[in-house]
Amino acid sequence: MSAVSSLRAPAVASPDTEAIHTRIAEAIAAHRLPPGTKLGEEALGEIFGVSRTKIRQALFQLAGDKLVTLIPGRGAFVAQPSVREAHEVFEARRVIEAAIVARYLEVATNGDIEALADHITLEEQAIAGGSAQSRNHLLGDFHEVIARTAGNGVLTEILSELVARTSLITLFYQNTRGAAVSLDEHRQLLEAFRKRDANAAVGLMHQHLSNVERGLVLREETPAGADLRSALA
Amino acid sequence: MSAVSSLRAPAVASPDTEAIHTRIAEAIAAHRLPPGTKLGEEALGEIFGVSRTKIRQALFQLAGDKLVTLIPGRGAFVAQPSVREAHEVFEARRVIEAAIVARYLEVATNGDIEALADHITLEEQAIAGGSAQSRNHLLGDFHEVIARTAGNGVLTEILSELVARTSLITLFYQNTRGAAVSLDEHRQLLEAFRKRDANAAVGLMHQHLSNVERGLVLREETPAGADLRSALA
DNA sequence: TTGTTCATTATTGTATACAATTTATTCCAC
DNA sequence: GTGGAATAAATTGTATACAATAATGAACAA
Repeated sequence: MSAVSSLRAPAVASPDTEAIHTRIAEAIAAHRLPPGTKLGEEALGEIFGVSRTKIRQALFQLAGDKLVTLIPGRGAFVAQPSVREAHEVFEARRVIEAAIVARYLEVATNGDIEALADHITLEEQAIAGGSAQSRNHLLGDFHEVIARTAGNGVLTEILSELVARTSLITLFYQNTRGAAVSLDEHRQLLEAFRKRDANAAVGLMHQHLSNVERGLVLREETPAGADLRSALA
Repeated sequence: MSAVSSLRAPAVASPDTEAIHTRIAEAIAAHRLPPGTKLGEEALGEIFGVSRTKIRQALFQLAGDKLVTLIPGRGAFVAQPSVREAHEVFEARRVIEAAIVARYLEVATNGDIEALADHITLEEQAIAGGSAQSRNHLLGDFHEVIARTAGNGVLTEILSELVARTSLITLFYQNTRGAAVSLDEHRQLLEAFRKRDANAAVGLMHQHLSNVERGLVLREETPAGADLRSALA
């Protein structure tokens, strides 16, 4: 089974551009489409049951999200973030999420914080028994839940894109940390939230992101997995 | 002359999607296309000498930048940012630019700082004799120059989009501050850079952005200027 | 006039056709 | 075999055609 065919065609009605965009973005974030995978327009069109026109629009949007690289005349490929870009994404996240965490503690109700606790329970269950996919998704979603509660939609959307890019990065540079380590750091963050200790929370978030970054194996050569051809071109 | 016709057709060769995207984005940021302006596909296609296909792709990208609002079945319009969005953009900028300023002082050479001084000279000249357009552009560019020097490409790109959105916001909610006030704050920032005083610089940037935000007339009703039709629909 | 319905026109949404480019394959010289 | 040029196949880039939807305007009743 090719990587692309792991996307499934919809039930009946032809999906709109935004739906296609979302589906492909999710597939990339969920690591069903590894970096370097060729995203042929005709192949995608057949999968989604639409013409290349809509696929093309979706691919352009995905390029704007930096999840897809468009090479003129050659086509679309799942992005292969550079080492530099990986570092920059983590630094950007530290900047933005430190601010979000501070803002979170200003506005979050106790109910909001307990909702986070519920989220962490889901993470525990996914790590105990779920797929790597749902595990990964929940760990990223944790950060987005905090952002949404913090209440700045612009920052939330920026963070969402950075989280998706992080997902790509952690696959491309396989991270050596177990999901359990991240879960534990999420728990510590929750405790700081419960104590309403802003300084500790900001520090923990900063450290958490640095730890994830440190867990990556940042090598310059592109791995031989997905598409040898493009790696040697 | 309609607002759209203030874009000019290129010399000869048909521009690619990215060029069209850039041209329209610049026209919006430069206030040649006011918020609410209908961006008809055929009209744009005629102006750029291309078919609707390319125009459509560019409009989708612009929607991703939040400079254009796409209403299904109705078409594309220059975005009319809400009051809430305006506040959120400024808060996001404070977060990101505070970090950028700190990073700037870590990496900037004396040459970099003097390049900023040169930029400020351009601002002075534009305020003395230039068009409102070039004035506005240079004031925004100041922030982007700092970001580029700070060296994080991801943050720089995020900031560029926020600066463009800010330009839209300052037109939609006419700002009551003169450009000279911003120029003066840029000068103060430069002085802090020269002294390599990171605390002062971060504080000044924060204040500068808050001052610009405070200068806006944030009213909920949409102004009657651009397109009465869409305002009352 | 004012408002409402219907026909007309214009515009967007989508698919398809064709040109241009790239990739793959075949053939031949060495 | 191996390397390289020529040809064939496949894919992307662009325009155009047609269908679906929305905007416009005309006719008519109140």
